[in-house]
Amino acid sequence: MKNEDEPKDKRLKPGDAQKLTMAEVAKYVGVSAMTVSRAFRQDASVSEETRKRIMEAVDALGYVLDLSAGSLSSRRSGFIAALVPSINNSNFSDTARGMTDALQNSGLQLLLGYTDYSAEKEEELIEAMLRRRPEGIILTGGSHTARARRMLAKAGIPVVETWELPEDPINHVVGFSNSEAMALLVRTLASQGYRKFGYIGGTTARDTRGSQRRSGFQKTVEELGLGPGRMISFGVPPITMEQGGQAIVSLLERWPDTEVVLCVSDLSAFGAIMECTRRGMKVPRDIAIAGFGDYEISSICHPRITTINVDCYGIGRQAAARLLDALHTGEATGDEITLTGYKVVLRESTDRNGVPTA
Amino acid sequence: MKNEDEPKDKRLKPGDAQKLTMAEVAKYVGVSAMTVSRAFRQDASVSEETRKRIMEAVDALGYVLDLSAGSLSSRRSGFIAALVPSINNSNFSDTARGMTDALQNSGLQLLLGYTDYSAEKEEELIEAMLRRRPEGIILTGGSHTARARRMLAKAGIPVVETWELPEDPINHVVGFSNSEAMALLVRTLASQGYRKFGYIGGTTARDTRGSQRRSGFQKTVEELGLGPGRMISFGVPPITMEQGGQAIVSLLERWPDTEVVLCVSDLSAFGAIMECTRRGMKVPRDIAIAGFGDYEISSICHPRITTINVDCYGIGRQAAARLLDALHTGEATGDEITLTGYKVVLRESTDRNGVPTA
DNA sequence: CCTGAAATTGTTATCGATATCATCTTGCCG
DNA sequence: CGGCAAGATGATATCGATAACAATTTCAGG
Repeated sequence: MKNEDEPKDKRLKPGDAQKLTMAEVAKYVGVSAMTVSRAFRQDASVSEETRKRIMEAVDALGYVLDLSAGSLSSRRSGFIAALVPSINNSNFSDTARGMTDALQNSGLQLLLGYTDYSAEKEEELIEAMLRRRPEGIILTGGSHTARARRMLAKAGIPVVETWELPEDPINHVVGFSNSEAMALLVRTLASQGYRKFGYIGGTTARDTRGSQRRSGFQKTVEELGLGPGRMISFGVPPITMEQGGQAIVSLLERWPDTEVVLCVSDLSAFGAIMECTRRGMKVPRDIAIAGFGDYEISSICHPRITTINVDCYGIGRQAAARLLDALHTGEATGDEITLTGYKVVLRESTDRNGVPTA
Repeated sequence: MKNEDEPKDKRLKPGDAQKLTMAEVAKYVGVSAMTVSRAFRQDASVSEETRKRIMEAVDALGYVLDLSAGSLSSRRSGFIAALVPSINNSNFSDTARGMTDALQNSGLQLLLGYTDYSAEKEEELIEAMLRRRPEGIILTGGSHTARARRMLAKAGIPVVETWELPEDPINHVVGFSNSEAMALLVRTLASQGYRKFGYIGGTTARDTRGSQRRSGFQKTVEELGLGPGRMISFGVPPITMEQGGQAIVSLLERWPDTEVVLCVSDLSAFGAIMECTRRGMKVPRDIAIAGFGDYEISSICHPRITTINVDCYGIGRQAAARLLDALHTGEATGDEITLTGYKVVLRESTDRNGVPTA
């Protein structure tokens, strides 16, 4: 569908209107380019009258500031990078929202990337981001490739790691202990009389938060003298709802007398519950199931799912706030650790009195 | 926790290592900066030997390319912008994944922004993106503010609108008719004998895809002589699972004899089903419910949800492909419309024979 | 051994804004 | 009315890479 012979083509050629530069706006208004540049900034000293005239011209001509030129000259890119494992996960998108909100009036934009739970992909993304010279960077977790660490160190910008408490933090940390959180859930359920604990999670170590939850489970079950936990590993993290369903089948085949199953996330817990329901088992009457993360689904589905509520939004907001602190104080603040909250949310899926049947 | 008096502070000051420039790498290797620049690109003619030496130096020194300088000089920013309504929505994140995959070896990066279903926020984001001079832009839907349209026209870059078939397309379109898709679902269910149709959706016109689905429903119900549809509007789009639950309660209060309810999305359908279950109604025995979007949850939950499956991933992949076409052919291709597929997926939630009870 | 094309490398100007410093107004106070 | 600080504006150099063209080297073929 080419039509090179149609001259009145309304489509834009490269550089059709694009060419417009600050100098041209300046000429149009009758001031210097520098004054136009100043008019675009809050603090700069330009008389209100001049700024108004400039902005009218900008509007009339349809000029759009060119940040790639600006950031080269000012050595400020005006954005911070944030890497999350997945965009399609309400926990992380809440975190992203927290970051965006915290950056609201800072003049900084958030650039999101997703790593797919892969340290290699994270490394690639870190490099891609650093090439655009972010003023700071927020990562999820504390597990990075050696090269990624080297690049970050060289970059000379503040780094915030989130959602975990890394053993060897790069800089700032905003998070909580996934292992402790899971331990709390185990102890809470044990105190309600549950004794035979099962666990469902992904197979590999890709998802470090998942592994931490798993080890928190394992450790606590043993501490309480409830023997080794009944662990099922299924699928590559992050495990899906469907895999949660498959996992509980294997688990119950192997240990039919299991009383309660903890899942690495609410999504797998939901899959497990649905699969049980489909097979004629009642949750929690025949088996209790709990998740992690307090996703929307857990308070809606039937039965409602017991879980750990994490302050996802707060993690994002505080991570961004830490970064802003670091930038304002000339990046001389300490490498602090900000602990964020979590709490057990007990719901129907582990209710010892069962749930009113539908 | 300041410690300005601790000189051996390992933390980085601004410009600690950052300073490294291409010229320094060049000096280190004993070539010109231009040669270093060439070494970073695939096509450029640099002897293998020189490139190797340069890359070793880059590694040793920890140099990271500066794209903000590069793109100013080359007038190519190396990224395309994509705006989606929400990142926490598996439909759109599948679309984003499709885009990322399609851009794989193009040398272009994807920059995501989310508009929160708001045209004003979209306008802001478009401006923020254009300031960084993307080489193309992908939007969701065809509803934009006048200023957004003006800015896009001026920008002189290819634009792809997705997920709908706008009446007044800017440039390329990759999508399908939401209205037709919903109509198909209505006809399919009507052919199974359903007669009394209800509909649940959000209130305002913010979500244009939602409104299109609604009007497709309305039109078709009337065409089939099934009277005016029983419409419940509840909550600001995108409506949540919980709102789906609240909506079905109002709907059944008002029209207790409703046989089947179509929802603007699977999420509200799920909420509606759970609420019914909780109130002792069986789906589909007492009432049938269907959704839209074929989210993971719909094939997992109990009962499984009848829905419309949309080729989300394909929308993203093709949108990016269209953009690449336009860029390669010197943006002289026609403003084409690429239709993407959808299909009805019949599941338990509308099964006329009921569903095996748990 | 010479010639010309291809391959490799270097030089210089430039992209479009902003930092920095200089200049020019304005207005207030003694 | 002089003087000076604060405010507004302008001129110029510069950020760090790449485009464009020039220069040099390499090498095949006669």
